[in-house]
Amino acid sequence: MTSTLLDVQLNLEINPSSSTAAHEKKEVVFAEPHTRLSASGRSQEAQKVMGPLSTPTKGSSEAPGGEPWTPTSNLKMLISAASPEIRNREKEKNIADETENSSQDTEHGEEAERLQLSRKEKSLGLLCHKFLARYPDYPNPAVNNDICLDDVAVELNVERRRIYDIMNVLESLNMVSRLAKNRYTWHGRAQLAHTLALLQREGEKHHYSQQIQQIRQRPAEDVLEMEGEEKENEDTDGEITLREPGFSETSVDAKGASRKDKSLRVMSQKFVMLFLVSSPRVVSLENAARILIGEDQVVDQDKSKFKTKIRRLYDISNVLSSLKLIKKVHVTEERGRKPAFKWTGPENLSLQGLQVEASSCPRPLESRSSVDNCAKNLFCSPSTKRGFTRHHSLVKLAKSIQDDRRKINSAPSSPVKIISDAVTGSFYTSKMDHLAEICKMQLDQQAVNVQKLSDLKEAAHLQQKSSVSSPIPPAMTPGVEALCPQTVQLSFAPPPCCSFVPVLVPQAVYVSHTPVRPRPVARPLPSSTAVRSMTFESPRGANTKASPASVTVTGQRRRPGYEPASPALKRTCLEGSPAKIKRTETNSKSLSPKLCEILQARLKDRRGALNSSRASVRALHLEPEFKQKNPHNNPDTVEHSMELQYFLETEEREEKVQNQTTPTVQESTGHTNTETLIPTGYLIPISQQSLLGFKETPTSNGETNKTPTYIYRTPTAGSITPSPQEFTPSPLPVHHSTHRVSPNPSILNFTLQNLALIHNPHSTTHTAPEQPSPVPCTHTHAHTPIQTHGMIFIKPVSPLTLISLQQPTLTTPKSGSAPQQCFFHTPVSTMVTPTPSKSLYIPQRKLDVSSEEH
DNA sequence: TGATCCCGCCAACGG
DNA sequence: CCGTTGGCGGGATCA
Repeated sequence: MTSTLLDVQLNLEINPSSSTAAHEKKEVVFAEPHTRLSASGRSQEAQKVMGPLSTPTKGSSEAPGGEPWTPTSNLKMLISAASPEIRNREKEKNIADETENSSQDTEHGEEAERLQLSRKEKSLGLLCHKFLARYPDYPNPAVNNDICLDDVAVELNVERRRIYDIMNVLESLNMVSRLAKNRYTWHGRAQLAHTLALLQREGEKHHYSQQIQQIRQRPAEDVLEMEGEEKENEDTDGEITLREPGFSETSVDAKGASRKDKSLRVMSQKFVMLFLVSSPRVVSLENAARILIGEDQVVDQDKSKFKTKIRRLYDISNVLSSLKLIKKVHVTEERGRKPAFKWTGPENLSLQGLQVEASSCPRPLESRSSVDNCAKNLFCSPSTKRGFTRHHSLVKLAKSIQDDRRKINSAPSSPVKIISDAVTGSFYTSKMDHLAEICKMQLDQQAVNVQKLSDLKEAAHLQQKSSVSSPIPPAMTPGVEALCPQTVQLSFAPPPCCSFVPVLVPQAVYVSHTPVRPRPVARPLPSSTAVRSMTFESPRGANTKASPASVTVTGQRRRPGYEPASPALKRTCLEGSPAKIKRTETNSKSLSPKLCEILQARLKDRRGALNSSRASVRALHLEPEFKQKNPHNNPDTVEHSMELQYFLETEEREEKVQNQTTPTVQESTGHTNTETLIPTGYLIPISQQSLLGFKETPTSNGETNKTPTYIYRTPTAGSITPSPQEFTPSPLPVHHSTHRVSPNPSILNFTLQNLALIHNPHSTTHTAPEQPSPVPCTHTHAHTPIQTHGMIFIKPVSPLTLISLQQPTLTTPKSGSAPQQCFFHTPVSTMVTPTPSKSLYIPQRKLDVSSEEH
């Protein structure tokens, strides 16, 4: 602890010391390429205006992205974290300040210039590049991959609105998933292949290829009409509806369904589908627009609509181009030369692994939390065609899901809240129990899923995934290298689809300094090309055309992945954006045996109940999320849901078995908790991502402790949500004792908050280095690859200090059982997290605690 | 001049 | 009533 505390203090002190210092520190620390990138990007302007970044003023100004660490800033952070409102205020202030400063400092001319840069410089594609640069293609699951929209917007110096556009597209590809309001979790390309495969499948279902063919053959207008007809037909088929879980436009539109149905996400997915099913893999915007319009609405395909659609497609195309999935080309049709895009992404998506995975994986469409989608589908459906709607049970589920989602969403994004609740709440409260159950279930499922997935995919994924194991913080090299213990690999091997990953490699700990993100160096770099420039050029290459933009891009291009250290750094920055970062804590939790036992018992009971009855509603919700599955995407339907349940149940059972077998034990490591820390104000656990792995630390007990270390980072402005997903469960099958279950992030959060913090010797930093050691894998769970012994969380931000907590008792709900990974990123999960509250205190924001629960 | 697509109004949505 | 999301399309910019 002491060390941690010290660290914290140091950080604080340092930060405050001077903006400059802070600044430097930031860079150094984060060193993320991305940061640089962003720096270059956003800074370009800023810099131009301000001059050297170094200037404090500037820093602050720049800060949007990162605020300088100053005492004040710390306060701000805390405050902001406290409430969104405050946060906003702060932002405004900062902005104002910045503007002032900048204006003062720099000349207007420059600003003007900056404005001028415009168009291209402000292009969505470029922005997307910047955004992508900050995250590794294959994020280390262990690390906190949360994305705070506010932070990103600030850092990239763009309006939120723009970020939404990007996120929507990325979400449609499962490259990110929404955790809560303002919060997303970065999945990178880990699930991309899978998602694409699913989309392809969907596209086939919809007969897009046929449509495309027809359209291509006919004159535009005819086409339109035809399309409309076709679409209608399709709709009737019901497939369409099904297809998009989240949205079925058709039906929705008719109703006036929310715009969400017209969502960019849906469009994006459909657009991608078109590429995936068309033989030439080239789709012209016009045709795409026609087809999409057709689907959406047969009627009204007027020009304006068409025009609008085209606009949107440009937006999507820019993002996809940034992802290098497509590149701009021109096709000459009868009518003439038309803008079009060529697919440059992976070609053989075939569901390869998908089939298997499919079950567990999320469907492509549902980018949003599956829950959302589910909910939507279910609810909407009645009017809609979707069949599932009808089932009462489903409806209920959907509702519950929605509720959860709502809560989550609406909830102040900060996870904190949850925590607070948790803290407040008595552990034993029914709610808690519920949570526990849920958690447990989730964990179990996750574990199961993970295993399955891992089995299936592993090979492939392993590569990608970095190995957590690699001691080197930086990256997770794509698995192979790291490899160390298989276990590790497994852990990493994230289910392709699932966002979360189970990770937990003991070894892999990232050292604090490294910011984290491991990046697989190996992975192909997608260098990004400047968006625009890309258009015409081949993606990979050289795009760099000379345009300024391109330059920028280039820089970006290197991106994280490439640069070893940087990536991590960047990430860190992001996550904890400099400003935000506050601290992380690590805690090892040990559950108190008693508590654990109790919990387990309860869990078991519940489970039993659940099994018999079926998963609780929530569980169901979760599932969908977890699984996201559906490869079929048709979310459709009941069947689908049924499957899920089945899955869940099955998994649960399995886990139960396992659990039963394993004694719940846990010894507490004896750490005491200290409430300690949290000097800052509140800590936020870093969610899964943060977790690096579990490490085991041999505890005095003899058993290894698997104390998981959690890292918390302060939320930046409130955005702290724990990300559940990624986390993976380390130990699926945890057998014995400790359960340390790797709780899903939310759980972790809870626990952290509640738990006393105990310092872990290993804590992050230390651990990191250590981890590589195989030890972790140890015994315990043979199965679990990851073992769970301890989870380690890394702080996202280097500056952050980690605090290790030990939970005396982990209340994690399921403690005994498996670790879970949580997929559910959904807030739900968060909610779930139960923490025992006990100690704790952590002042987090005052936020409303309440929300959660109920 | 057509292709692109930035910008930001403003509504939907949820708390 | 407020904050977040995000549809939408005017109109600026680019080629």
